[in-house]
Amino acid sequence: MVRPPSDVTEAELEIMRILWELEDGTTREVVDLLYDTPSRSNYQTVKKLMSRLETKKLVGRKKSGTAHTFRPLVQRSDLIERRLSQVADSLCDGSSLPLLTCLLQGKGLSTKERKRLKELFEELTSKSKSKEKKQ
Amino acid sequence: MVRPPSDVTEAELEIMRILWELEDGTTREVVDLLYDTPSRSNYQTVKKLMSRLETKKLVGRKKSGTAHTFRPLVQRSDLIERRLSQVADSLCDGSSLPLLTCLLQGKGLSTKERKRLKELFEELTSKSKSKEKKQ
DNA sequence: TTGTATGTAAGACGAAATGTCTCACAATGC
DNA sequence: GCATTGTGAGACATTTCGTCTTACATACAA
Repeated sequence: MVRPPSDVTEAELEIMRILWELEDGTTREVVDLLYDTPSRSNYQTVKKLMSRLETKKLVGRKKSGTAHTFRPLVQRSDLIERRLSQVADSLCDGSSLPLLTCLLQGKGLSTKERKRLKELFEELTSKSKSKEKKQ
Repeated sequence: MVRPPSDVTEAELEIMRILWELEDGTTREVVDLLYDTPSRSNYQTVKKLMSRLETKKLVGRKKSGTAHTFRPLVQRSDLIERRLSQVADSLCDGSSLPLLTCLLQGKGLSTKERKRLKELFEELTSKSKSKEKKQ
């Protein structure tokens, strides 16, 4: 049994967060946002992390002059989805219903969020109803 | 920056699954369920994992004669909750609403599950409403 | 009492993950 | 020419994690 690599590590995620914000960016831009006083080795570190993200197909690379520009290939929601299905797989035989009940029962939601959720719910039920009619 | 240890590893989880099933059990019982032909070193492996689970306060230990009996200190739902809030923290600034929308929009749910979920939601909203009245 | 089996504790071990940094080299611009 | 800044490749230390070894205690049958 081997330890499975995490899809995205925390350091990698920090870079993703910046790229999501910027839409795309060079290593230089990311480094400058990430460190107060960027050094040569900081730069190398970020570059390595970008490379690893590329290997994982989480960012894409494009040459722009001498430097390279990176852009996210997955969105935040994609990663959320990925992680949620990992949780479902390892703790609920793949079903996501237990996750939902857990989230609904938990105290993590504000009243405002509950309201928003109710709207979302209505939306989905009406959508599935209209779908039923069509069929 | 250091790599954070995962709350429960896959091997540890296998043991948790067995203990949840048994409610409690000795190392021997767990080993016998986990391996077809348990060996001395298998036993040691499981014992080590049990110890680590104890350190993480995920199982409790009680001497029963010469051997020790272990029982889960957390339920499956506790671990689900824990993982979900990790996801929320690392990808959604701690909010769990994005997780919910992701799960609701995803294709992971059958029509039957959707119905069940709606009931659950109604139940919870009516409960929180009656709570509001009381206050 | 002498094995034999089975329990315990403590910790060594190797493979892999991960964040960091070094090295060598190419291109750019003054 | 040379300082700056980009690149790729890979070394490195630390930690995790699953596994296994060693040493010792206890129960029990022969």
